[in-house]
Amino acid sequence: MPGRNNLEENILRSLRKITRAVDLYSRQLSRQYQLTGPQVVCMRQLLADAPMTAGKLAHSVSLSQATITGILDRLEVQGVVVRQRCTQDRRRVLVSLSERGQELATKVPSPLQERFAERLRKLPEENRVVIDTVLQQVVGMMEAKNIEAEPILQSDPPPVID
Amino acid sequence: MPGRNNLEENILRSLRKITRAVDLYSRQLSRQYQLTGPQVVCMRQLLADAPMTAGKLAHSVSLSQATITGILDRLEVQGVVVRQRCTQDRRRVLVSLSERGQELATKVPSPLQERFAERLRKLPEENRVVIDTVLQQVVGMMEAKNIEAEPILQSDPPPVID
DNA sequence: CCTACTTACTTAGAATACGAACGATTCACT
DNA sequence: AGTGAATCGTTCGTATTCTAAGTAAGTAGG
Repeated sequence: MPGRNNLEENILRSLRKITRAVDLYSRQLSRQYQLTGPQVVCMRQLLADAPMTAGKLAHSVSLSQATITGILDRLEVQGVVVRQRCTQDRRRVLVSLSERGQELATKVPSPLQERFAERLRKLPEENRVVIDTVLQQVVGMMEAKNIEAEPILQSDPPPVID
Repeated sequence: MPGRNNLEENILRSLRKITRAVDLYSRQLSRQYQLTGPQVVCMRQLLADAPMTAGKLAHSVSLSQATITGILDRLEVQGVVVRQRCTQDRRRVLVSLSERGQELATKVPSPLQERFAERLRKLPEENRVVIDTVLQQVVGMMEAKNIEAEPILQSDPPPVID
């Protein structure tokens, strides 16, 4: 009886453990650098591409706009980021790193645990690629539209020009 | 220059997306059943093995005790679980499902999105096993002790009487 | 028996995270 | 130009999650 959907249970369990591990490391980061994981992720994104609107930042790090607002609030208090209303379109808020923020962003360690990253690097290339691929596959299977009518739309071929 | 640790970035990104997908589904569950993902996970655990102490429950679902307290509070309000102090050891709190809780636990869908589970089932066995294996590998690499001295302790065999 | 340690759970405080609702803007269409 | 719709960010309320500190209860040594 136990052993039927064990696979699903296992996966759920693994996902939970991964989430937890990421969270625990975020807290450790926070203790050491006054910066949490999500905050660092945002900083890195801004380091790569700034200035950026709050919404675009949210999208690029897979967080909701509402969440980004809070993170930016805290980063702003620390003098890490600067918010500036766009003059052309005053609805937009352009976010960029302060000087201090840029410096910090290059110093702070990855939001992925150093130990994990290290182990990852030690794995044979082939193995690493498998991990990457599988995770993306899982993401793909999970993210698929939350739309109910799935089989109905079957005859709808991609009108995409993509 | 960009393209070196792309793998790490990809993985981080995938993990974030997975976390988000799980969270989003939890909210959907919450809307439909007044039960969130973690709440359902706890209920299922209790369905499989009850009564159980709060601490053991926390451990078995990879959550801290403090977190379990909050989840149990809300489940208790809904009349889904029952808390009972252990008579032998009054520090312990035994948790079990109410009648209503048992019924609900069998009805409520998996905390993993139905769509995802479905897709998973449709994959060839081999592929599913790979996913399970890779996730467990990732967990293994992440969970490894947060202790700094890793190589040093190598020759230290368990002096544990555990 | 009393003190010190340990264990089990709860409480407090902070950050993340979401949806929903809101205000300010801008856009589209008349 | 003017009105209704769409967009952008923030605010609000709720839940999850952790650590640290607190409380209650059991255990062990003197």
